[in-house]
Amino acid sequence: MTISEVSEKYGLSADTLRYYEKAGLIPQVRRRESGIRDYSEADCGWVEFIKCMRGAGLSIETLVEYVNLYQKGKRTERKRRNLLVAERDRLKAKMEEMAKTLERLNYKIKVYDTKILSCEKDLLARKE
Amino acid sequence: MTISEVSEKYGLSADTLRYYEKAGLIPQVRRRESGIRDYSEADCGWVEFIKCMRGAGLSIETLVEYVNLYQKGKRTERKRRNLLVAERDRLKAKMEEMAKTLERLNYKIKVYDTKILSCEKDLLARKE
DNA sequence: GTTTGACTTGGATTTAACTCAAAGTAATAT
DNA sequence: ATATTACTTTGAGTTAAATCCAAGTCAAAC
Repeated sequence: MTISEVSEKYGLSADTLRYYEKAGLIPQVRRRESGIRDYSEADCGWVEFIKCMRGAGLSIETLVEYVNLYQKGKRTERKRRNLLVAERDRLKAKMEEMAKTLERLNYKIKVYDTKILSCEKDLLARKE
Repeated sequence: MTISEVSEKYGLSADTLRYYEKAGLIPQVRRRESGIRDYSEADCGWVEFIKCMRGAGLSIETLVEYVNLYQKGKRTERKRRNLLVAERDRLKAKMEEMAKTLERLNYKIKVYDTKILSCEKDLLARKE
């Protein structure tokens, strides 16, 4: 797959894909003799994984570390696991914070709805 | 309350508090004759509200708009309500995305745990 | 066979949200 | 009274994460 196909498929610009690769967010993609990137299934898997993790707010720095460990082989499994656990916990905490804010927003909206409703009632009453 | 007290109370730097005020994220704080900010209860309420909303990822731009509407009075209630609904929906969507990623992380961790466990078993077996 | 379009690299620019620095004034502690 | 601390303003610098640009190469369509 060419970079533009991958870009299309995952909704990431070619610039971003090259940037991710250069930064070490995904392993080096193999090239044709001409030097053009040819994304394998595995490469696409990485792109998708990284897109997903970035979408949840994991930092590039952290993900680079994960990929680094991955490339060092089986010896690093425990470290990788621990890195994921730490990120999982951070994500969970963030979601809990957001859940509280969501509730707060819902409450505020309800208050506004009552306010607006009572205001409309007033207007109607005045019409009679 | 002085700026440093508010800073302490909410864990936002004095710089950030001044920045928020200047940017219109919170209404103008009243000053003493000397020109020093003197945060009222209401001001603190705003600071806390903004901190909470920023923590959930609402943009400064959006919050500035909300505060602007608020300062224009009752006439803007419906607009404020609609703004909050839009942000609530965005937040909800974000949380759903994050929930999926959380599940994915949990699954990956589980896979690592099995891998690591089976590796340890191997080592033990070899000892005998 | 030349024009078009996709690709390459490396470096510069952008954006959001702070964060810091410089230069100066005012209040407080000793 | 003087030294320290907290505050003021304006404007510059920082950070993360892209995103864009320039200059150039290559393959393919017409």
